[in-house]
Amino acid sequence: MTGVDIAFAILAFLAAEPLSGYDLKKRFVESESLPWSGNNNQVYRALVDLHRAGLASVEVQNPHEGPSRKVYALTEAGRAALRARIREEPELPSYRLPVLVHLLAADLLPPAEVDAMLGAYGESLRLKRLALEELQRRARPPEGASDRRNLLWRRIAERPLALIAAEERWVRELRRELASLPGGEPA
Amino acid sequence: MTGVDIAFAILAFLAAEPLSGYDLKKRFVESESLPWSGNNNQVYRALVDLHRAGLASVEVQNPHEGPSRKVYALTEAGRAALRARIREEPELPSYRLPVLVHLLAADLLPPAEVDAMLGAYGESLRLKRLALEELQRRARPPEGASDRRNLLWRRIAERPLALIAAEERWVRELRRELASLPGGEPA
DNA sequence: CAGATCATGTAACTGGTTACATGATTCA
DNA sequence: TGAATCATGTAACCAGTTACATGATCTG
Repeated sequence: MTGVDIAFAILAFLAAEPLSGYDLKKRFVESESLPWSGNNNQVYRALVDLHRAGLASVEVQNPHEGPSRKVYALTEAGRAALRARIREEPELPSYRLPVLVHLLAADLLPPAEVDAMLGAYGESLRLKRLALEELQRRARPPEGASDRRNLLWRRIAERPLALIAAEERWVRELRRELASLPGGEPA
Repeated sequence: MTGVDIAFAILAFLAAEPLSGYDLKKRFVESESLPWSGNNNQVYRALVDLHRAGLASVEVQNPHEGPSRKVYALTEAGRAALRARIREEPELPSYRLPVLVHLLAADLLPPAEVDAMLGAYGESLRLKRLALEELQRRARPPEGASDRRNLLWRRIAERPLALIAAEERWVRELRRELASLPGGEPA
């Protein structure tokens, strides 16, 4: 249980409330902050493993009618494992910035084309940010939570947003600098 | 050739000068901006593939004495492929922030322990930033390059540094906020 | 002569992705 | 009745990691 594995994240979600694989999957899909796509393979396998390890209990709901839901909850062992894990020092962040690879040899292209590429990139960032802002606006914090918990959830949700906004600013600045170079293009 | 593959990055490096697998590996290891560790398996396999695809040529140096060096250079086809690739819109960035997973259920721990975890994290960030700054200080831009190229390389190198510095500020701010909460710990 | 660095490669594994497969329920 | 959503799972694949394996050269 080293590295940032999805099991850790699942334990953290289960600490708030019992959830099914499907619920968890949605949480991963909808969250930008967490580095997992929420694909079935991963989530369902992790839940089976967590159960086998005694960190989560299962209760099957509606076994006769409707799609059966397997609702997982933290066991005491699970809660203890989670606490220990949180206490550990987090790994350092890593940033995957494909745009930097494009810039690596960008002087092979005429300035106008580089500017167009960056322009498209900036626009995509903007759209993504807007979508994220919308998503965050309609997501309400878990009810009945403490101030501390609310603060934490807010900060978690807004973190990727801040990073995308920073990336947008960086792109704007870079385009401006490139344009101001002798031979930098106006339009 | 979709997604951010290492082959793209290798082509970009080869655009500047012919390089061996060993040279390329070093570039990946030393660069924080690029999301590859530079492990042998990847680099050497990618070079073989690039060669097979006709995008890079090989010249074996010192075939009789000393360790043999296979120096790869861009072919015209390689240069064209690279240009096309750069023109494409870059993928959006993705951020891997393990600390957020720790915060997800951080209210399971007493405030002092959360603060200690964040403190250790902040310190690691600081050390990493210092190491990076040092690395950047001793790295000089490729000689004889254009203003445009120099600007680009500078911006690429300083990008991860800026992100780490931002993460440090974020941690400081979060700790301050948590401490100011009723029950937030002083020491 | 020992240890770092140069240099190339392979093997085994892990984590993550997409796509496939199935089937019930709800709602327009 | 047909599409969207709820719900669980599997198969095939890909990218990336660590560790293994080998051997020469350079430096203290």
